Amino acid sequence: MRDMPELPEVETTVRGLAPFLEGQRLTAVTTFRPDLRRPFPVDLAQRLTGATVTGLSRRAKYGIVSTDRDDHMIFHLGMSGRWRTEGGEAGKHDHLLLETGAGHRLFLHDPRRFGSVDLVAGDPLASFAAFVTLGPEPLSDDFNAAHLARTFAARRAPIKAMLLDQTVVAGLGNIYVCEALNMARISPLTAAADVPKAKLKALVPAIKTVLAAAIAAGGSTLRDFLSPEGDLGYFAKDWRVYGREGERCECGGTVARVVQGGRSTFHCPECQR
DNA sequence: CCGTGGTCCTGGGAGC
DNA sequence: TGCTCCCAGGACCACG
Repeated sequence: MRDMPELPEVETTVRGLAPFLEGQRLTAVTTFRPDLRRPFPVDLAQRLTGATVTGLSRRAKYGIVSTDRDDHMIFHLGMSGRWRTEGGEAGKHDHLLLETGAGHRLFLHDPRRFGSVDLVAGDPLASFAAFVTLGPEPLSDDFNAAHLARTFAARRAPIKAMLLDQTVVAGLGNIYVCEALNMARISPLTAAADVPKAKLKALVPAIKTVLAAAIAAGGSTLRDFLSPEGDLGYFAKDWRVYGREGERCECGGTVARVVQGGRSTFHCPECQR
């Protein structure tokens, strides 16, 4: 089971790209097709070429490359996106190339093209529509049990669906929601409003723990993550429940798979109640 | 406003 | 071996 780019993978990607891009002048920017999930900005190459990268950052599952022209390129890796840093020529699934003054060639590689690339001028937190409604970063202090209790009040949707809602908390995807709910022993099927306060209090550190552990694991294998062959054996085999239907849960129960909103949910009916 | 379900896209695995 | 079928997923949109 290959890992999907959720918050930890994007964080790892941003950290891995930084040494290649920070302070570098973009000498050429090339797109190899008109779109990913949606069109590339028509003026992407024109606005980025000749600019110097001032910094990289992340918000939710988006990576942000900022330039000295106060332009901000915002990329989303979708489900199969990654950056290739080893250079060479563009392959079938390389859709965007950034060339730097130091001679690096960085390809955005995305076979399923579920990713996206946008470009905004000025503070992206204010000017990029998708950022305006985002909930708190899960690793920040703004993400806490009080926030969850407030947000979940009177909500009848299952807690699994609520945690995937980026306006509730920004950056969680299917894998880490399943993992965190298992760690906190909460059933993914329970209506959000019905989850007891004590469980919400356990859920917050569970989410922070699974994310931090994944970032730490990603950081330790950064070279692999960014490499072409990089099948990044990468914490992908250490899931507690994700992709483990029929296997044993830590508690001795058996991991089950159910479908919620058309997506697989892995959980342990024994300890997650 | 709320909750649900369809849509996009293609690689890869299962099954015949 | 080679074909077909179906699943994986985040963000967004349309519906009731």
